[in-house]
Amino acid sequence: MGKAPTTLRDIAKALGTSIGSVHRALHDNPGVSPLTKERVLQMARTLGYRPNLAARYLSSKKSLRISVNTLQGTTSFWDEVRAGIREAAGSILLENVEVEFRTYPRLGEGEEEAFEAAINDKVDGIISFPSRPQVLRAWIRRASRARIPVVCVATDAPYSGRLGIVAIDTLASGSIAADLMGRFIGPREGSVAITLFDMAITEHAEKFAAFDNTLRSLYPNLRLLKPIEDHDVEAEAYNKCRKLFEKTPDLSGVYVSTEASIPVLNAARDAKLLDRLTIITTDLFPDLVSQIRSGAVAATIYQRPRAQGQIAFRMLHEFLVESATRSHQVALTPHLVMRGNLDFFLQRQTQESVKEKEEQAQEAAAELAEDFA
Amino acid sequence: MGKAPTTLRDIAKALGTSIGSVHRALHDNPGVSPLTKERVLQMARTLGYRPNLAARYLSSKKSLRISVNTLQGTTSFWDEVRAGIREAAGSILLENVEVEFRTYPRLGEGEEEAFEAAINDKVDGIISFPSRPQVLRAWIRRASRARIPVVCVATDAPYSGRLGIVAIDTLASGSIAADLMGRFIGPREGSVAITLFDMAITEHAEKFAAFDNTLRSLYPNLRLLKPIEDHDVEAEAYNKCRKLFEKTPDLSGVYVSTEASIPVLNAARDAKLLDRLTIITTDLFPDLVSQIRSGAVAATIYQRPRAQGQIAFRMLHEFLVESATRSHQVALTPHLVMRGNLDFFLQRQTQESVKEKEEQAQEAAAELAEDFA
DNA sequence: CTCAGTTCCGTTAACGTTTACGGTTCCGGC
DNA sequence: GCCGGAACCGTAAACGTTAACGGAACTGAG
Repeated sequence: MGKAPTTLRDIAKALGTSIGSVHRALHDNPGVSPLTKERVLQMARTLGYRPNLAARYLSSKKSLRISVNTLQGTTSFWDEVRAGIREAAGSILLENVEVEFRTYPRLGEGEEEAFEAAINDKVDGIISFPSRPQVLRAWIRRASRARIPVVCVATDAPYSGRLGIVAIDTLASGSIAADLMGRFIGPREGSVAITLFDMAITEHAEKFAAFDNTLRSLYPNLRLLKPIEDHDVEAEAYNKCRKLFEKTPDLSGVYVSTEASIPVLNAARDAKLLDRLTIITTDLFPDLVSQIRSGAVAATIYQRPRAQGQIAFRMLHEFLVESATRSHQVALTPHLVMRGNLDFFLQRQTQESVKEKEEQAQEAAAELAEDFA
Repeated sequence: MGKAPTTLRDIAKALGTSIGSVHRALHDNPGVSPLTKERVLQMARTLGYRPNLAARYLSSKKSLRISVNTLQGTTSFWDEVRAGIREAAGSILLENVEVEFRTYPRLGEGEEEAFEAAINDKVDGIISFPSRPQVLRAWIRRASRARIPVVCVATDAPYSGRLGIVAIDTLASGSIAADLMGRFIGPREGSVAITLFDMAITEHAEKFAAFDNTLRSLYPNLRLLKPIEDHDVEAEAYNKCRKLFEKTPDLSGVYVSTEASIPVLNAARDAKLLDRLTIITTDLFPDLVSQIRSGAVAATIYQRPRAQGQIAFRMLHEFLVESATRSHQVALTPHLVMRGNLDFFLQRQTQESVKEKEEQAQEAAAELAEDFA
């Protein structure tokens, strides 16, 4: 109950010094002797001083600018991530957060340029999808040196000095996919395939390992084949699948851990295997809907792009506003979409996009009014 | 870019009036003529005025007090909800939010007293689990009249004037359970049972309907039996199940939509049916872990108590701090826990409780230091 | 000793809102 | 015409922090 928070003035009074010195000491600004600085820090600690953010914000009204570097959304995944970021940014109470979107058209193309532009623009923070982690590592490091924190979404860039990472938990994804696969296929013998982007990406290697482990320990009747790497090229996915299907007569299931589910489905259809295969995919986009409804896709692992965006933004904002901070490693639980709950997800997506449009309309109206004034 | 937010002073200057009148007009406080009030409101709208919350907080340092009325946690569900609330409250930047917990020992026992106490205590908001919605409705109405917003968690209290509701989406729960049930059981004929608390609770009726619909449309080989109402009494659940098992030889699955999974499992074990039944349960608590690991429980629908707590708190806080507000109906996607991803959930729970303990220790240390000063 | 330069420190005006307190007016009633 | 009381309105002091300014004390060089 009775607790009046300590202020700068309290510390100053307790030490018989001035509020200015206390401020300088706490922010290690120049112009304060080592002795008083030490005493201030000590006293601040014993009094349990915590800065009043409202006052701070009111005084130096710095507006935060953050850059969002992501892939252009042909699929809806990155559109949703961006929507989540916008949403989270909009619900910031201590206003004045500007979000600048820098999107690049294709994987790895324009990625470095976007980063360079953001750094040169001296933004306060960056949210980035490092599609080529090893390439981007140097850039992230450079940003860190310029004291610009970087949060990665969806894919990690390890050993880069990034502030944090928000992604779907690979262990949870891989193992739930394996468990479902085993359950759906049943006790009969067979082999199972998995497609992924590239084993060089940590996340994909981890997903593969989790899938492998779970399948191995729970469903010894199933044999996991060597992974198919599709590098996000549709033709590659299709061709490799066709080849696989031909030489693997006992194939009973495929786990598509990339976004390339459509070419895999086409390959299965063309090989007349569709009704014999249990197919588990990743993400949820328009073309996939009918495939789920028809039963061609048994289940899909939804990676919650919107939640990833929201959390990434919150992480960055929290760090920027109070340097103290929570966990910088968020691993989200994936959602499972099947025929039964498909409508629920679709309905939720549309209702959210409607809400968003309303908000945008409202903002536009506000700006208009502002211009008018 | 170029946009200096409008302030009270701006409005006052534009109208040739004073900052005080503008303030009174915007808060419809007495002491302002209808004419100026109208003009102020109009001008505020055209200038796109949005109050600076930092300044507001700094000025009138009102500390919010909210009451959390929930069931005492023998199971971990409500403990987790409370943890989520604490967590969300701790991450409030504009500090000074006090959370008072009023827990009652059993369903419906002490529930009304807790509500009355909260109202008499003049808290600023209430988060409540209305275990008996029809009883609590009058109390919620009373709170609303006293301008105390109420957010319901887990169970709704319809037509009560509550501010909002956070719960697991019943449609998503019921239908994913049905879809999994159908998939797990396979194409063979059989019947399926469902246990629930009471058909009088909206959520449970809805879950039942969703389960029924999905099962009916996707798995016509399965027949859904009349629901078993257990009223959260273990003996009732056990006995009713035993009876059911005896007179239903073709039973192939049970969906336990309540927390009473253990008595159901015991009944199945005692009837020597455990390995013939596909059992899908709800929530995740210590006693259930071994049952999942052993395969007795095929899957459990996790209701994300922590997330429910967090969101409920955010909803209430957002309303209290800026009256404008987002959606007041949050329906969460349930998570699916199976053998494959069980470890992931367990690990996540323990790591979160560790984090929490660290935070508490830190707070305690801070308070100690304060006392010392 | 004086003067410039340095280092430390105290004071003060912002930031935008709330709130309390004094002023105006204007009214009807004596 | 004066007074009491509304009803309306302007002013100013808070809230805790930041940032800029100016002063004091001390240095060392001339």
